[in-house]
Amino acid sequence: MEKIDVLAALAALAQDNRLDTFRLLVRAGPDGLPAGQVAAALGLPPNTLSFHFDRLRQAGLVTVRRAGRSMIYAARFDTMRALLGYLTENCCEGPPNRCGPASKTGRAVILSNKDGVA
Amino acid sequence: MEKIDVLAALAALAQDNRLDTFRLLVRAGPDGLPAGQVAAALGLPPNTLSFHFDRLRQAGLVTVRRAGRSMIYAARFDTMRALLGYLTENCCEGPPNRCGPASKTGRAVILSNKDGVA
DNA sequence: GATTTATTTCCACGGCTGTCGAAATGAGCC
DNA sequence: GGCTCATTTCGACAGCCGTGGAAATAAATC
Repeated sequence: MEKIDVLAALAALAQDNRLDTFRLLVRAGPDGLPAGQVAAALGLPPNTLSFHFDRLRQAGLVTVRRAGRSMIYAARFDTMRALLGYLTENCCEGPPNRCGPASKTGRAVILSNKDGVA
Repeated sequence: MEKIDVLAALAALAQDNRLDTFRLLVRAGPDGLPAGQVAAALGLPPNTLSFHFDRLRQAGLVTVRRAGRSMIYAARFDTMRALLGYLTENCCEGPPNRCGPASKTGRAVILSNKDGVA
């Protein structure tokens, strides 16, 4: 994943309504949700939501498909995975790995290698 | 980690110069680097860099300490870890876990539980 | 074709962001 | 105290962001 894509994804997620939207789509799974259902769940006017969907889509974080008159948005897990990979490799590794077992949320991360750290 | 803190951290990292700055500090390790050295490495005017350091600090991503007339900035790995934890738990889990083994960067993530997903 | 429903596009507006020159602060050195 | 170096604060500016009203598009239904 290129740095510019990482910046796009981070910027897309760094906004209250968009983070909520994305989380909702993640929980909805790969089948996604129609725009109107997301609008209802989050209480956003449809045009505002459309604007945010567009940002998420340009950042590669969601896909759209049409179903009748509804637009179905779904999270792109591959992009999210790539983002986490980049952050883990580039922002969590000092000389030794500083993001191994830690904190309190039942979580463990094992990682290795890193390639083109400019 | 609260959502508001996640948003702050994401916004802090979603900027070219700040992402570069943070990555540099990560590679420098826990001892950090003096501001001037970062400015030289990235070719940024000192006041501009100071502005970005402030954002990173407010987001809890770096610490500062004074050493003589230099200010030493260092990455906060704990915050970065918490951020990755949140993203993994909240943005990568559909009904089943969708961010397990995948992609091409030698990486593996094992995780469980999640708490207050509103 | 006309109507209804779902969503997007267009436009405008206030507010925040990133940048940088210039001045101020803080610390060491003579 | 006076001087120098490292960094921050102040002030200004163009530009992007998030929001929502109003109109346009797209598809189903009659």
